[in-house]
Amino acid sequence: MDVCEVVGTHDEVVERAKQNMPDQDTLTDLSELFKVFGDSTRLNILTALFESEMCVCDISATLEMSISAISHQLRILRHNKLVKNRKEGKEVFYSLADEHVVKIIEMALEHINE
Amino acid sequence: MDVCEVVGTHDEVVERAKQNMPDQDTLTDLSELFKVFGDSTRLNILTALFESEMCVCDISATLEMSISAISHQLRILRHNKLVKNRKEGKEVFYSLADEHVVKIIEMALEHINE
DNA sequence: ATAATAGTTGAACAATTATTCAATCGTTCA
DNA sequence: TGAACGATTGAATAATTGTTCAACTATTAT
Repeated sequence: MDVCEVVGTHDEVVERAKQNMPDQDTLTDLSELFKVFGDSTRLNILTALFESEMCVCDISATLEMSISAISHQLRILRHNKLVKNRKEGKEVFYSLADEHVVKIIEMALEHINE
Repeated sequence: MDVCEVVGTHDEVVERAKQNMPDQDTLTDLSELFKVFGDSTRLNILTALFESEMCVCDISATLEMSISAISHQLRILRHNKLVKNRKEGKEVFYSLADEHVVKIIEMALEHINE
């Protein structure tokens, strides 16, 4: 009767979707993570760190933005465990926290360049 | 002199980062894409579609949200080519547009569950 | 034709958020 | 000790955005 036999009645489709979806807490966490990637400044910071660790003022110089603005965004990246930092004298060096960071960005880049 | 020989002077670090980063247009597109994933409702819709295509009212029933709210978000997903749609009588069926959608979400899920 | 159903759309409101500015903290050097 | 530098932080402003509500389109059935 249906075009595709996998699809059932409305109730069945709804029930099946509900049962197989990740729980709400996971989806909330997931959307929070994507939200962090979803800002141009933060993506700039992350891709700048692809090459090597950098101190705040170098990131600031690279993106041509104020140190304050960068620091605010670094705080968000730190709290979401996407970057880690290391203090050396007056300078604080930031670097990527995780291999996943690179992979997620590269995967999305593939989607863009299709 | 430096702790890590890969890292150079400030100017060198900044110059190298600038040269190796993706261009601004790409990063803007990329952040726009992540922004789309960075909303709980849209992620709910996408993961609901993991199972099978669904019409708008079934998505609405699954997420227990108004048809209007769902439709607004589907429009955004459509414009960003994350879902495609198919009209059948009065109903409009939506499905995932791309394998990448699943991969990006699964990659991020890995990051969460570490 | 009329009614009913499925979905889309625009305006409005509320909430979130990125950047700026000023003040502050911690470290180094004179 | 004090000045200078790198960085963090809180408050304020401006801009973006998700949901609701109401109006509207399109398709089907009576």
